[in-house]
Amino acid sequence: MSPRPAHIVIVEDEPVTRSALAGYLESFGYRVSECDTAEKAEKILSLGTADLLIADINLQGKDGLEITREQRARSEIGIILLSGRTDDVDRIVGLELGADDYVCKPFNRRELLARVKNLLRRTAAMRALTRRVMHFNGFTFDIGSRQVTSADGTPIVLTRAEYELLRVFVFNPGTVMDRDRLIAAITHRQDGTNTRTIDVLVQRLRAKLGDDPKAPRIFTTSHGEGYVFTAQLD
Amino acid sequence: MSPRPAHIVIVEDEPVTRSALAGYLESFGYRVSECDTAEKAEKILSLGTADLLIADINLQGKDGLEITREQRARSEIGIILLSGRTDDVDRIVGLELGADDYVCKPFNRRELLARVKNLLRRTAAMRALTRRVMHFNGFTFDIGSRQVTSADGTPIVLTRAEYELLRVFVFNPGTVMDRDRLIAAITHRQDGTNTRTIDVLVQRLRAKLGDDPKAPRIFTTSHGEGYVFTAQLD
DNA sequence: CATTTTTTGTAAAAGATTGTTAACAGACAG
DNA sequence: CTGTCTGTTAACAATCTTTTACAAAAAATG
Repeated sequence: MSPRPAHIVIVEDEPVTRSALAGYLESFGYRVSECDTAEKAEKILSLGTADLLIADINLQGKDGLEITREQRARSEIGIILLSGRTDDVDRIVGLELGADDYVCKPFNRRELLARVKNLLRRTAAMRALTRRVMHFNGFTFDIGSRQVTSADGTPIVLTRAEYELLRVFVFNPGTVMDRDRLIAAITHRQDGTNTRTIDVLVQRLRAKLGDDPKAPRIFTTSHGEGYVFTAQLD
Repeated sequence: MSPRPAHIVIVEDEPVTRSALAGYLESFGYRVSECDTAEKAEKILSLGTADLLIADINLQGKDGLEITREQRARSEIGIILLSGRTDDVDRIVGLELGADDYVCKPFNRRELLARVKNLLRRTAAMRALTRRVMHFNGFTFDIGSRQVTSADGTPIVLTRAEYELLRVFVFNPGTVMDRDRLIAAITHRQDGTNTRTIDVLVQRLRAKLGDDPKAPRIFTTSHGEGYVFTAQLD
């Protein structure tokens, strides 16, 4: 009755703390992604598969509070902040930005696990109910219900692979996505799938959305690199 | 915020702390019930109207931890524990019993407010999923009495397996459910039942609910993975 | 600039998965 | 005991994913 293992992203620049925490959570069956910078974390979060983010508040460059603000603006992912200091101001700001929890280092890992469990229980329901609708070039894409509607209201039926591909593109506008990454995002097989599958799927999406590869408006080919989603998102 | 104000129950035997907190939360538009014992709190909680419980961990008689255990067993209400001591053991036990948060006294009320807000946001979605009667795409599904009614009031009769399957789907909206998981949820046999049974049952549910597999709105096939409940729940 | 090489677009076929119907065995009620 | 209903399996048609092949386009080379 319970869904697949939850995906937890950890952003922490201190390697020891990070890998210890990751290993601990993995031993409880969670799927964990480790990052040392906000930028790397955002790359993973942009795929939209993560359920929970554990972020150090003190990072080089973009810090945990900034990540919190940005993520909360566009998703309902659970957020737990880690901090070296017991600073009231930091804590309150973090919580008011929408972080669900704030844990001070050194933290008890059993406590953190309990918080992770409780928060995942809460966000599971929300993830399922919140409905995210994106608009681009006149099309409406309801990510939860997997439905695409064209400008005149005509429903466009996508297959599973087409849906997954469009989903990844929509979450990564303006970014060149290489075929290996796209393959990883859409296939459910473990054996290596031919990268040309992507070309075929892009072609089918182009056909269904009326995009011409010679004058692309939605899916632009980046010769030798991959494809870019160049539609006008709003 | 929400149409009606959220209902918060406070259990705290120290009158000053209690009324200060209650007043503060009321000033932000919440409906607050004050209690000084677990018994009085339970009387209010049993009405099922409360959204959030703030409980002192040290109470005369039944304490905050016991209340947590009992409430968590029968509801998905949000729980924040208050404690006078910074005791690791108390905190971990509280969180593992299912409390969503643990705040030490003296607490900053602005921080507590942020936690209250965040938690209410999380529990709102969950309450929707724990209702006895669910509505989707015009259908009414009474989980207790196993009855489904279509938009025009026509009753739809489901067999046992169909009911069990629909129940699993409704509780896991937007999640791809593989056939093994679905089989486990509906069959009571030990031996491996053919997973194709799921396909037949999904097809029968589709027929009864008027869903077209070529343009699915309720049960969407995820090729190679399973099925997803993509109806619009409300 | 012409030619070669690499990469991409497209179509079609192969392989795998799902939709649908029908049939059967066991449970259940009368 | 009989007939109906339900869960399950099996078979075949339909659809989807992936591979393959070749034409077209882009980049690299001389």
